[in-house]
Formats: sequence, structure tokens, C-alpha cells
Amino acid sequence: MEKQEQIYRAALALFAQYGFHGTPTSRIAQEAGVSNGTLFHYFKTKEELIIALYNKIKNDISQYLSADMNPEEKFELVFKRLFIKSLYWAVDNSQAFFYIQQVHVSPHYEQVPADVIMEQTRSHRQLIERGLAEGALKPMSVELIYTLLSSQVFGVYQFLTANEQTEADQKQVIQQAADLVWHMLKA
Amino acid sequence: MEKQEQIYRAALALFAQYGFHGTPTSRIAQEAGVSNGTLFHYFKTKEELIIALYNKIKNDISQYLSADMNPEEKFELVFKRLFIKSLYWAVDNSQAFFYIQQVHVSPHYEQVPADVIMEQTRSHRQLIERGLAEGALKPMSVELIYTLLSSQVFGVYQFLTANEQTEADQKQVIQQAADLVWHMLKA
DNA sequence: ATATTGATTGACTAATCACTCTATATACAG
DNA sequence: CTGTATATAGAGTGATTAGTCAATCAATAT
Repeated sequence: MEKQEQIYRAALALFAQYGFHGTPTSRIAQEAGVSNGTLFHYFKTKEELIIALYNKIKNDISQYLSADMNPEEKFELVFKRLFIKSLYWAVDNSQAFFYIQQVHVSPHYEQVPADVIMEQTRSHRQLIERGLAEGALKPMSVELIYTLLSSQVFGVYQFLTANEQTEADQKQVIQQAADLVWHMLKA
Repeated sequence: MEKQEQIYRAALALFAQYGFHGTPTSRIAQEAGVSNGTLFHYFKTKEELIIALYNKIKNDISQYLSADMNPEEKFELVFKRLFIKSLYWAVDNSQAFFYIQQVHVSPHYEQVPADVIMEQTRSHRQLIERGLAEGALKPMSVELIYTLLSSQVFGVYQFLTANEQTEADQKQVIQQAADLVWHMLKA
């Protein structure tokens, strides 16, 4: 599956830069070093590629983040670390993170089945449920907490990509944002 | 400028539903009740229409919100009211709010000149500067505060549109979110 | 009356693009 | 070997679409 991987990589780079509309499938194939026909051998339609790429990235993030959700540790610690790791992933995989947002505000997002979305957010939800059960988080709906947490990640990501700064400053902003969001959501 | 207004309205409805790519200019013209040629009489290119629509909406929001930035009142009050009014505008103008997000994560956004963006966010920045000067807000950069505030608005908007609820529940969520974000950012 | 300007139309075009099709190559099972 | 399935190539196609253009129409000025 070497070629498929190349197609994913090329598609991500091009979609992130030019958008779905701005990148012809022919260009993706070219950039990936495969023929037009090969692309459509692996993905029946352009839409299928868009969704498959979205799911691939989501699974990557999910796997990367779920490693540290140790239930032995103090909730505050796990919570903050999750937030911080999310942001490091976002800045290190800027294209992918941006692509996810693109899909979210596009008509393609409706093509992602609800159960797939549920699966992709399961570990986060479980952590929030744990926090609620322990009385560590303010009593609010899981969805609301999840959404506020996510949007704070998006916000800080946006700030970091829009404003140049040193690695040290970046680290400090991320740490501060983690403290802020914890302060906002903790019981 | 009756026709131009109709074009704006049709474009917004179609872009919000089908995305930029999914809506041909011919469809916009048709829906607006004007001819193909007329659309290109008012907007030289499709891209120009996309940007013009974006700026129009931004100015609408800006005007709607800047009305209440009374410097006589207590900062906390003005700050929270701004947040709350932003959210009411967002849910009442869901298409427009969604469209803004679409533009933000599209290649078109780079076509908006930096000084136009500055002008569109001026009143918000001024309010934040006032809060910092009064010592009402935590000492952080204006940009960071602005971004965190905006992303909280986006987050709550997303939550409200994704989860059906009564008007009363909605009001409560908005009020609670205002308290939360104030609690997070106040000194 | 006449000229000038801008608004409006809709048929037309040149280009693009998603996707197909046929042909060839490769792998590998019996 | 032979047969079958899968991978790859790349030219080709039919449909779509952004944008043009030449022709009217309306309004206002001269």
C-alpha cells in the first residue's frame, strides 16, 4: 500500500493549501507520482478520498492522544496533559489539523457516519465522564465540556499559527492556556 | 442596488448549504432572479463575490455589536454583554456565521487585506485594551484574549446548533458560557 | 430629439475536471 | 507454464462551469 500512502500525503498537502475545489485529482496523482487511473483504483471518487483522509487523520490523533489517559493519575494532570498534547500535535501537524477544520465546515462532513464520529471521540468523552463522576469538573453536559475544550484548542492553535514566536514563548502560551481552560471547567 | 442585494442573499444561502465549490454562479444568478451576465456585472469574478459577501457580513456583525460598547458602564458588564450578543447574533444569523467560518478555513481568506481585518476587529480590540488598562483582565496579549474569546463563541455556537434544545435552555447555556469565559479571563 | 451611460440579458465559449476505458504489467496459485 | 486477479498507466470523454460578448433597454443629460 505504498502508493495509497503517497496519495494521502499529496492530497493532504494540496487540500490544505488550495482547498478541495482548488486541487484537481489529476494534480494529486501527479504530486503523488502515480497515474490518474491509480488514484481512482484506490478511491472510487474524489469525495471518498476526502472522507478517507479525514478518518485517517482522526484515527492518527485519537491513537496519539489516547496513550496517556491513564486512570491511575490525578484527573487534573491527565486533563491538562491531554490539552497540551493536543496542541503540540496540532502545531506539529498543522496541515492535518487545518484539514480537519476544512472538512468540518464543508458539506462533505455530513458524509461521515455518526457512529464513526462517536468512535473517534469516545476516549475524550470517557475522560470527561470520569471528571464529572469524581466531581472534578463543573456539572455540565459532556457535549458542552467537550465542545468548549475543543474550541479552546482550536483557538490557541489559531493564535500560535497567526503569530510568530519563539519555541519557549509557544510553550508558555500552551501551558497558560491549559491552566486557563482547567480553571474555567474545574468544579 | 436591489439586484446586488438579491445576489448576496442567494449566494449566502447557497454557499452555506453547498459550499463554494458546490454552487455554480449560474445557480446563484438563477436563485437571485437575475441573469448570468448581471452577476458578473456586479462582481468581476466569483472570488470577488465571495470576498465581498464576507466583508459585508463582517461589517454587519461589527455594527450590530459596537452599539453597546458603552465606556461608562462597568467593564465586566460590557464584556459579558458583548459575548452574549455575539452568540444571539450567531444563532439568529446561522447561515452568515457559518459562512464566515467557511471563509476562514479556505484559501480565499488570504485575499482579505490585513488592514480590512484590522478595521473589522477594531472595536473588540479597544474593549480588550480597556479591560487590560483597568486591570480587569489577566495580563495577556490582546490577540490571545481576542482569539480565546472568539473561539469560545464559536464553540458555544457549535454546541447550540448541534444539540436541539428549548429557547430557555439555550439562554441558560449562553449565560453560563459568558460566566465561564469571564471567570477564565478576568484578573 | 439625440447622445451617452450604465443595467440587463442569455446564448456562447474555452477550459477544466472527475471519472472511464483499454491495454499492459505483475504476482501468484494450481 | 497457465490462468486469474490485481495493480498501473495514461489517453480519452462527456459534462460542467466561470466568464465573455454582442445586443437591447432604461434613464438621464444635452
